[in-house]
Amino acid sequence: MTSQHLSTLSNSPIFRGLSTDELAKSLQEVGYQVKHFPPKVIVAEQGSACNFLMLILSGSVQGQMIDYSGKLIVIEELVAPMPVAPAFLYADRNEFPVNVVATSECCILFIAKSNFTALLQGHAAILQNYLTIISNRSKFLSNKIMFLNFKNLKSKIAAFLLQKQHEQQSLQLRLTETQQDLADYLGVARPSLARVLKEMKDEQLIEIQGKTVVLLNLAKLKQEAL
Amino acid sequence: MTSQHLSTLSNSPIFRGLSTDELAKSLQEVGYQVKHFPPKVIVAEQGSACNFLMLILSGSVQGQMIDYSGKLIVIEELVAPMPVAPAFLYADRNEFPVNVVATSECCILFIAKSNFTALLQGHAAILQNYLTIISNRSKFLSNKIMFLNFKNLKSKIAAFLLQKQHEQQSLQLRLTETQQDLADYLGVARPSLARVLKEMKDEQLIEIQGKTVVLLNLAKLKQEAL
DNA sequence: AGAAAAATGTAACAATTGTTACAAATCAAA
DNA sequence: TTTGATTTGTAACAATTGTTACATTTTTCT
Repeated sequence: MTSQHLSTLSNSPIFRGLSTDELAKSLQEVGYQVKHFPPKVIVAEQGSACNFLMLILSGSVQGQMIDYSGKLIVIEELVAPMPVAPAFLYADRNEFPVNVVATSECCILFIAKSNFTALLQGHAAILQNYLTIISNRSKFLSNKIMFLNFKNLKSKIAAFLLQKQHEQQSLQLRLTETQQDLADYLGVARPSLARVLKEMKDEQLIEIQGKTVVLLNLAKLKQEAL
Repeated sequence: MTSQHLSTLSNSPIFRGLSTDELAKSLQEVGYQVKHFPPKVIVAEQGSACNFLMLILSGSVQGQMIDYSGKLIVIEELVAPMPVAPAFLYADRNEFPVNVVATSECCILFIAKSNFTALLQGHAAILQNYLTIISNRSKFLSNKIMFLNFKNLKSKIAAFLLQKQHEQQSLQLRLTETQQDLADYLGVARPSLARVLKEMKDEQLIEIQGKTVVLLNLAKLKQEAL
């Protein structure tokens, strides 16, 4: 393991708070492998058992899904120092949900599941970090599902804006995502999102100026977000 | 802690594989509290910090959400010996996403987060169990989102059936859920589900007899599940 | 600043899904 | 087995969202 890789690893959310020395020592104790992949190579196959924690040391990989008709769907792009599918390592049927494919020259650290379990037991900080990572993901997902369950697009948007308002503590919201991103997140087509945003503007619920949204009528917005 | 409660606990997924003796000893070491709630009392308030692992020893609780218009939404019903919101204990903003309300006379075990972390470190089996629980939940949620992202109801149904087929390894599927349950899971109205099921029947994709579904044309089904 | 690319606004029409209502079938308990 | 409750099938119509296409605006890069 190069010192470059070590410093990358210490920036990984899993090892946050550990010095590179502690990290190197822990990794030595527990055992690991570093593998190298050229671009376009399959790192892990959809459906195969997921018995290693995989951490990207350099380069990037993609989660790809080939649907039944053969069309390629990119689920997510992962770059160093992110862990690959940490929420699947300990699941009951721990198969990879996607093909993991190298999108550039990359190095990946493999730690066997049982060894990683030992690492978690020996290091409170790593345990906390790992639990936090998969818990956050779970929270993100259930949040997303909450949005998807709203009955129509206006409610989804209202709920989304109210959540932003809660986070930013202001009636004047600065959005970071494009309409396309937001449409994807809410599970609708982009023109549909634009149309309903316009409706809400016409109803004086909100005001839009570029990426700034001003909430004009909180009470009505809350009514919408049933 | 009564022996009744201990035996309930040993059936909890968190403590699976531990004898009641080991369990009692571990709990003594780590410290806990048992609290008793009459029906309709709020056990934990939406938005309040979630710093305890809560395990239902007897009775039942509901996750309830009060939306902005004041309407009550029941998210889930939990009975002994289930843990309450295990995926939120370690999340960064670890607030309860819902009101937890006693639906019957109930006893709940509280273990402080830091003490529970110690328990996880000391007991490999409990650690494994806990990781598996929250990982499974994560997997369940991302699976659900996958379905919700299909572009129309026919694709969702096709994907659902193909998943069942993969699980049951048979073209003749035995469904356990009612149409209403399935409609909720897929995020559509029940008559819409029935309508599309009929369409698929008319197209000779499937055959339905009560709760049994026979897949007549796997290739076409896979085509649908884009 | 100017050009190219990306993002947004909007419209017409198609497709899908929701709503409501009621009948028929199935299931569960007495 | 019969009754009552739940689940399922179906239809008409309303509402919502998707699709496509193009103009316009904003951003990004040189």
